[in-house]
Amino acid sequence: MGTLKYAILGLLYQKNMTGYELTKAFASVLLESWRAKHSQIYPELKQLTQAGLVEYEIAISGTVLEKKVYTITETGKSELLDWISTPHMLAPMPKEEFRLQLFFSSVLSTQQRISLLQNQLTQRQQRLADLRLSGQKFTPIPPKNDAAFCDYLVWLGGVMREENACAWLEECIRLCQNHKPEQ
Amino acid sequence: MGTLKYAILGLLYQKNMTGYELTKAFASVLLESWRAKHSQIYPELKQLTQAGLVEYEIAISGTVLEKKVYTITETGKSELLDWISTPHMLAPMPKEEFRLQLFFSSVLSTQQRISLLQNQLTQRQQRLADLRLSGQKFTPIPPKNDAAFCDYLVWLGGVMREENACAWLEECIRLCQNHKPEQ
DNA sequence: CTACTCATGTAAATAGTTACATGATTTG
DNA sequence: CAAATCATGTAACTATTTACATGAGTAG
Repeated sequence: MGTLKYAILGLLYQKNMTGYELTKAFASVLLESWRAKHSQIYPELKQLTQAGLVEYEIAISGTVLEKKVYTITETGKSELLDWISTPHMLAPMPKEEFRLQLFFSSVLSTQQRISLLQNQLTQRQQRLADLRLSGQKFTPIPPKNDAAFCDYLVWLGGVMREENACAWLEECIRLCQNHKPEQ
Repeated sequence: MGTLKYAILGLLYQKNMTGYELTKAFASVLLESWRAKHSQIYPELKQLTQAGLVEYEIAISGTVLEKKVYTITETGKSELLDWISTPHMLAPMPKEEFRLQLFFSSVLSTQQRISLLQNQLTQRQQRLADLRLSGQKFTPIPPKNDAAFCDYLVWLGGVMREENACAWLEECIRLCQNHKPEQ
């Protein structure tokens, strides 16, 4: 797909950054959208530089340590804007280990299945709590001309997704319990 | 993660199958849980055979065409049951190209952003309709001792996820439209 | 006899994770 | 001065996708 490319270009469009800062950005602002480790980011930056979509200049931290501060070029901006304004195909259903496990769980006892569901629910609830905490910065909701408005929409999607996942797990547990014990 | 391995073992636990039939199963019953192409399945079957988790025998279709019908071994069953009964870590947030696009869409006009959201909504609604259609077999809801009960839970999760995705997109569109045009 | 489905593989490329490797700077 | 963080890379491996390659069986 080449999505990593646009994730990096998009971040550099907002602000000049080093590879290290980009890595941090993936782990914070892009947590809801895309992930990448530094071992993927540094080689990608090299390629983007060769392709002329980004440039860098060397800055010095302290007295010796060099860092490369990357800037998006005009060509880079143009490719990015093209990508942002084009509608894309819906991603295929996300792979989920737990759904697979549940799908095969007819070999387990109802008690074991409920225990798996309960474990998953606890993990989801924790994630939801973390997400809600990270969204406190959105009070009040940013106005729609503000750049933070888009951040808010993405954050809202994450919260809604996790709430829905919890609701599904609760419903599964309820069905496992209530749904007449024996014919 | 090695999830593909358990997906295959789980399917073979339910029924002996060829690589071709496994491929079809990924595209139908496992659509909501995991995906794999035949080019990944055939090599994996080779490895599983070498590891002694599955076996096959040759069957003949028509007069010449050979097919390999795979069976899960006792070792395979034991590994599968271990995996099914162990709780696993929640998968990291799913990567979604559209969320990334929306995140960066502050460079677009409100009209352009709404148009992207609308496009995504249409695709989601289509997927939801397809899913609902594929779930007609679950009327009435299978009893919880039935093997189909787990299928139903997974299907329900898919429907709820897509409904929620639609609700989020509708809310985004609403916010883009209503949320005071100018300060 | 043509088109579609059944059937099984390999090759090449891209994407992504984990581990290896190194060294400077800052904070307590 | 020790530990955490800043900073940049490569190597090896695993996972996944797309394309290449072939041929039999079936239904209209």
